[in-house]
Amino acid sequence: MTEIENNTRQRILDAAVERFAQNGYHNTSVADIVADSRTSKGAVYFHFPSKEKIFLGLVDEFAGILEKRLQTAIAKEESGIRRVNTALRICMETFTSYQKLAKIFLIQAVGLGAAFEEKQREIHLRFIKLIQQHLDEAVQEGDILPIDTEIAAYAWMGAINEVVIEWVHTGHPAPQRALPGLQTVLLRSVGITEERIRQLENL
Amino acid sequence: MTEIENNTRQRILDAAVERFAQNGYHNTSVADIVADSRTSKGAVYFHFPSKEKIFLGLVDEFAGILEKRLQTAIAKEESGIRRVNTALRICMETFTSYQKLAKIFLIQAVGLGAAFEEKQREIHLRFIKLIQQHLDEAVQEGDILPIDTEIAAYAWMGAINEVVIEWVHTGHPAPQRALPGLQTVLLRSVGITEERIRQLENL
DNA sequence: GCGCTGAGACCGACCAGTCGGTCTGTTCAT
DNA sequence: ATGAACAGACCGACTGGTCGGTCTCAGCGC
Repeated sequence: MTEIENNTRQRILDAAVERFAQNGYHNTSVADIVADSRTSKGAVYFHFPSKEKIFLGLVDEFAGILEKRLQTAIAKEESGIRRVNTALRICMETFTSYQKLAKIFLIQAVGLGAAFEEKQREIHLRFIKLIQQHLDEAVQEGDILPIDTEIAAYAWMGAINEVVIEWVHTGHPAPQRALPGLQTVLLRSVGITEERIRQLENL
Repeated sequence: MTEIENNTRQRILDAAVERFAQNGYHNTSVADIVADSRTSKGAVYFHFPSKEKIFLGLVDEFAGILEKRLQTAIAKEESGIRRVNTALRICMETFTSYQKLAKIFLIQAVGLGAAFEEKQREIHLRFIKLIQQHLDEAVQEGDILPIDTEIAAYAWMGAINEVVIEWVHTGHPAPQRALPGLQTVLLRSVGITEERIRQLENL
């Protein structure tokens, strides 16, 4: 991110993001990326070792961005419950800001076979553990009911994914509308009282 | 369905389910299916028009099974809230019974490019609308709080998916444990009172 | 001239789908 | 009953095309 960054490399990446997001991994050929970036195969293979690495690089880039944003924002909050709420908000904001990367991360990186699958699960699990950790804190602080936080974390992750995926696909529902809805639903799901939900919603 | 069904066709389908579930669409060649089914390319193309049709056929088959089971079970329940709860249970049971097909449906059918994408979304939406419809009924019957049922339906669908996907991948958490956890979380998420959740859990 | 960047022709592997042919089982005229 | 005629399931070598990746060479700044 980024000095002026010699622009061949960046053009290649831009074209790759566009194509991968639009058509997926297997339906994007290196030739497509070359055409869109007005470069050449030589340039592509000079800057990157393989098509696969370009793709995984983008996935990692997005995961990194999201994780960093989450950690920064969470660190500023004091109670478990607020952290959890913040994490939700940051997720939505980040998915919105990086729509194309989000689509690659959430959709195009799925179902690519055993090789990719493991990495994909690993990243996914990192986020789930993060959610679970803060849910556990909130339980200990007595802010939410004692629950199976592992299942709850999965449910949260899945719920967020699904809403974002629908939005990425169709542009509907807009995140500004989805966020309050999701907030209500997810905060309720862990047994937070109605008053507190309303407090949190006004942040 | 139907008669004893000459077993070449069935062997091909069995092999296809196995391979597609394991390695995904693009990493499964027709030659792989041939090898596993101890048939021949000729046989495959005698029984099916294309690799794509085999895959989509499996996706449709699973969607059909799930939809049928849901409709049958839901029809027997009387209140919206019980219908919603039943739908959740049936989903988990069906995913469990048809683990391989479920993996194809939930994972391998994602990110296959524009051609597949539309169909995939359409099926997904059918289920989401079904959830939403019964949530709406429950709202009208006063069983659950008035909420954004569309968002809630997405959240439910995503939550269920995520838990099942994790289970399909790693075998953990077992559905017997996941179901009560999910039940609690999801029923809470739409504002059902604690007593009623406990009633529903004992069915 | 030398090293870095980029161009694009080319290579080899792979793969979905085809097609001529075989093989098994059934029908029916004798 | 038998064997000729046929049907349709099945076989697998082959084709046409695609695509990731390599290689050679050209431009250019130093």
